[in-house]
Amino acid sequence: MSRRIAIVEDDPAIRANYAAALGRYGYEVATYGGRAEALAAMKSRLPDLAIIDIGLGEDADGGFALCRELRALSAALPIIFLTARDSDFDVVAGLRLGADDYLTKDVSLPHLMARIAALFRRADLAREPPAAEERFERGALALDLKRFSVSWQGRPVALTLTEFWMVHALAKFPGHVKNRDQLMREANLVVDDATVTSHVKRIRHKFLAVDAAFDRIDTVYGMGYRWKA
Amino acid sequence: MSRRIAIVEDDPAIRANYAAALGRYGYEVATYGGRAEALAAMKSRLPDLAIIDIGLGEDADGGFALCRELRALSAALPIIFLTARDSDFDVVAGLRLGADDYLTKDVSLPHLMARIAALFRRADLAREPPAAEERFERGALALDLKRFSVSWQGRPVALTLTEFWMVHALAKFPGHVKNRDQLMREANLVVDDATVTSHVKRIRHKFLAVDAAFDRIDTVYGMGYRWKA
DNA sequence: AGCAATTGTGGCAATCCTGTGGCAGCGGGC
DNA sequence: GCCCGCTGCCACAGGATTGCCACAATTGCT
Repeated sequence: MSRRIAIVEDDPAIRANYAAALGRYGYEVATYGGRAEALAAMKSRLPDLAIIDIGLGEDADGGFALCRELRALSAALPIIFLTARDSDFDVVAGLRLGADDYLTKDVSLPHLMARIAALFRRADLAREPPAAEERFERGALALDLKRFSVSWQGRPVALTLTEFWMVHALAKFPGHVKNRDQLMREANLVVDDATVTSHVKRIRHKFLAVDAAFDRIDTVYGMGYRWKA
Repeated sequence: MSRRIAIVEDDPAIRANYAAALGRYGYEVATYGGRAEALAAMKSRLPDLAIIDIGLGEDADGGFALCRELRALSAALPIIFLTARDSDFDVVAGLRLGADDYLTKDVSLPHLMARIAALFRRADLAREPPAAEERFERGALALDLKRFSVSWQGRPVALTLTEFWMVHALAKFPGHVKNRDQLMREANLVVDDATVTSHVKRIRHKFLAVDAAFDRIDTVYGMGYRWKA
């Protein structure tokens, strides 16, 4: 699965530039022109890495503020500051806020790519090794991790991507209780607890449509959910 | 527990300089003058972070070689290159070898410290939380912390979260008396003493429903409760 | 035995949690 | 533009859980 990199930069030309460059290196790219826009988008789906222009718009501290906000969303999200300024003061301040790297805009493309790769390497150490498998069965449940398709008792269940990852997270360890935060993380979400409840509701609903006796998702009061073994 | 930082640098003056500076920032420091010396020492005890001067001695590539060797020792060890040179070529090569950062020697002390702190923050994300015991047996009692399930003599006992943590707290140290405050703390509660009594009542009741002869929870008058060994 | 302190019991009300239906925003496709 | 699916979130209702109380029973002590 390709990495998604978010670029936050107000100058459309520079933005397009970086987007194209990153694209050539095989990354998926999402670009945002401003802080609010970027924050809103990342709240619903975190990228794998964020590159932030520090002098967003007129607001001299827009980048810093965004960094703080993103850090609140995820402690693990790798963040790179990109800036015209490079006084020591700014670097130290940026890193203090939780950025992982701080580069000036005159950085060469190979250099930038090396920094990105180094960050991914480091970030991956914290991630559990992605299951190399592409198929996955638990009793009557079958998941295809390549096509994101699901079937129950041989019959297909049309799940959305979010639902798919939640089912995956639950079914990977049958019997283990997953709380709402864990489910969010495994589905790459940063949302309200209630939203997880909603997703589970929809998941149950879809499985029930296929099998009226479906009851594999247990609710553990006060804790979360569990895929019944 | 203080962090240990290893410095590999052939110039004794610079070495002492950095060592003193890092010491002032509260780090433990180990200094090495050469590649062989450093490698041998780190093989027996890994530091928490390594700072390597890239132009070790006359050997222009000494630093690079050491980086590769250290990376073989540990994929997780944070490595910072410190160098006089700073051509893009070197930076890219250094990062490719697995270094996490690449700084020139004219970097200010606060800047260097911010980089070090940022690396530690990132590296800490990968540290495994001490493998929490996930299963747990005491005679006829079995607790599964991942499943939030409890069984007595093989039969499941349906406990609520609060009850679960209290049983856990009691059974973890059979024979030891836990007072009501301790039990509250272990169940993350801030309540009245009488409430603990209520919970114990309910716990006993639920175990009795499964085994009419259950009597493993002793009351120690004036002290608290104890899981009978 | 008498007494004070402590614990057990039944029960109730407040609180917390979850399931449900629905709605609005967003983005993608036509 | 329009429609449609996905998503996040909210309000509400029903149910589970929990904190606490009054009162009974037990304990430790004299």
